[in-house]
Parts: sequence; structure tokens; C-alpha cells
Amino acid sequence: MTEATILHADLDSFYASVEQLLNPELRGRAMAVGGGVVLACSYEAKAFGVRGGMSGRKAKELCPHLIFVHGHFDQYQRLGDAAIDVMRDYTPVIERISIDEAFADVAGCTHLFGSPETIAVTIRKRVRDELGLPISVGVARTKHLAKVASQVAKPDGLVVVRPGTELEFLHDLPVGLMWGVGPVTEQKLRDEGITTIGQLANTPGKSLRGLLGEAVGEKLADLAWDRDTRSVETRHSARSAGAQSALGRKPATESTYKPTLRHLADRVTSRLRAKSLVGRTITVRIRFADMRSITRSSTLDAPISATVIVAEVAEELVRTALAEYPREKTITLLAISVSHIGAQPQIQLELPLGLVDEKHRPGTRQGLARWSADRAMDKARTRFGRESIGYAITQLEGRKSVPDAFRELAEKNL
DNA sequence: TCTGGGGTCCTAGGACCC
DNA sequence: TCTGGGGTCCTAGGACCC
Repeated sequence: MTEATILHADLDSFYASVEQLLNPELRGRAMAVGGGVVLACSYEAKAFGVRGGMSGRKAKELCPHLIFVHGHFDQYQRLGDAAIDVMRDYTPVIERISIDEAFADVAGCTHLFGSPETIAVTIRKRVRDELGLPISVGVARTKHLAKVASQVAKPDGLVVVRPGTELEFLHDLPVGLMWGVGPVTEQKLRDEGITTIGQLANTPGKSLRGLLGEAVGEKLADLAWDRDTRSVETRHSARSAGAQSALGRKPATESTYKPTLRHLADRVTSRLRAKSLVGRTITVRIRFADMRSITRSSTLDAPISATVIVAEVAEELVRTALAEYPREKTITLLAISVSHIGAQPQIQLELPLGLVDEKHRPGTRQGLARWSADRAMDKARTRFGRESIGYAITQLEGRKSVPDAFRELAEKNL
């Protein structure tokens, strides 16, 4: 029997906990970070049904005395890093999945620090004592089970799933706790009378695949029987990079989308260049007033990272897509994503290669000028800050729906 | 006064090739 | 002449995660 050496650690209601740490008056109170939209909320607020992603108005309806605070985003980054660093004191085998969550495999270090359970207890105590934050930990033989265990442990708890007791632990739990079961899948399963993981496990694989599709059906059957073979991966390379902007309601015209797409292209490509990455596929997403959205994409012959090229391709995709929907007069969101990402070939550090058409071609004056302009701007921003310089057209008017600091938190994973 | 922003993976159909 | 099967890539949409 393999030992249970995988830990999943998850800071509880992270942003809200940090705010309560910084301001004692918020402790024990129903509070949320955000305003227009709830970015995070305290357990006291959750008791009223308030949830992350909910509109501020809806949250206030559910919980009239809810207190809204602006986020201390720099503190989230610092404290999230510090919590992960506590885990790193016990093992280098760490897979961070977000600002407040990570897997660790302690198989190689139990001779130094004691059993996985002992290590989990120590990590929880240290994060509480040194950082002042509650953190829940699950310990199990597989990643999926460790993750489920940490969810069961919340708030501020520890759950160890001992080898041999996995199915006993898993099968009474609701299917919604499984990784990969969201609202849609949960409803489909409920329609079949399946509400627990045990019921799911005892459903024939064939009917599961028929109901949920080949891959999802297969995956859930495996997870329900605790057949999770994934290991803790310390390295991660991005497959795509994107940026989006909610617009409120704006007319579906070029004067709306052109400046927005410039701005988004600038955000995405400067992040790519900062990591010496290039991408081949450019995808745009347009959301209409009724929340339906469409995507259009274009795959280039060669990978790129120049702002103007991404912007021009995106504009053409949006122009063409909107022409297909002449009755849509209003758009509410625009997004750009660059995928097919890879490392920038070394030679591109000297010359821009593989641009889309004649005028962008390496060695031509325009291609070179555009690439040089991007490089110069990236350098200036590194020295003087992001806001110091930009293509004039990318500087958008109007209030921001979400602080830039919040976007930057979400960006870390490239 | 409808619902933020950043990602991953899967599906299904069509084009194209062998 | 008609037919078959497999593989890869691209596109558009959708579910899910933090």
C-alpha cells in the first residue's frame, strides 16, 4: 500500500482573511473585497449566501449589513508567497496552482520532518503563527483526494485520508466536490439520480461516457474509484495568454473596439515579451448584451509577439465577426488571447522573424521599427512603471471595472 | 441595474494528406 | 470508378478551475 504523502493546502477565503488580518475591526464581520463584483468574502458573509463572482448588488440583497473594502493586492501577493514558502521549508516538490493554493509531495522528506500528517500540522501552525492566516490542508495518496480532503477540512482544518480508507471516505461525499464537476455536470448527474460519488462510481462507465462525453466520463469514473495517477509537477509552461475587458454597454462600432483591442493587445504582448514567448494563434471573444458570446480565431504561419500585429489581426477578426451579426448593436466585453505559445527563438532577440505579411516581414523597415518600438517601450516601463508610456490609442478613458493590481495578481502564471 | 479577469481542457466538424 | 480508414491541424463553442 502506497503511503499518503501528497498535501493540498488552501488558504481559507484568502483575500477576505488578509483584510481581517490587516484591520481587526473586520474580524467576525460579514465583509467582502470588491464593489461592483465580489472578489472574495468572509465566512460570516458566506453564511448569508454571498459568493465570489457575485455582483455587489446581489450580495447586498442577501446580506444588507455586508461591509465592502478595497483590496490590498500587494499584500495578497506577499502573504500568498510567504505561505507557499513555509511549505517549501519541507519539500521542494511543490506545485502552485494559484495565489492561495498548492500541492506538495513530502515523500522524500518524512525521514527529516516526520509523517505527512505531522508536516501538515506544522505547516498549518506556522502559517497561523507567523502570518496570522487560516489554512486548510488535505493529506492523501493522490492529488485529487488531497484536494477533496482540504475542501472537506475547511474552514481552518486538517483531513488525512489514510491508505485503505479512500473509497470509504470518498463515496458518501456529493459529486460536486470532485475536481471537474461544475454546475452543468452536477445537474446532468442529478437528472440521472446520481448525487454522491459512490453512486457515480457504481454507474457503468459506458453510460457515464454517453452522458458526459468520452473524456469527462472516463476521468470521473477514474476519480470516483481513486484512480488518479497524476504527480505533483513543479514546472509549468503556459499554453495561452489573454486579456479581457468588460465594457458595460458600448455600441458595436469600430470607435469602440479599435482602442479597446489596442489596449488588450498591448497587455497580452508585453507579458509575452517579458517572458520571451511568442504565439501563433490569435483569438478574440465578443460578448453581446444578452451575455451570449462568440469567438473567432486566426492561426498565423509563424509565431509573433508584436503589439501592433496582434492588434491588427484582432481588429480584422472583430470586424468580420460583427458583420455576421448586423442586428447586434451593443457589445459588453472584448477579449484577446494568444495561444500556440512557445519560446522565442534566440535569433528573434536580434531580429523580428515571421511576421504576418509583407509589411511586417523581418528586415523590412516597418517590421523592424514596430519590433524596436515594442522593445523600447517594454524597457521604459520596466524603469518607470507601466503607466509611464504606451501607444496613445491604448490609453483608455473611463473608470476601470477592476483595479490593475487585481489583473496583475491573476497574471502570474505564464 | 444583470454577472470580473486569468487560465485549461474537451468536442465536433471540416480540410487535407497518406 | 468507387470505397475505406487513420492521422493531423484548424475553428468555434462550451465546461470548468482559481
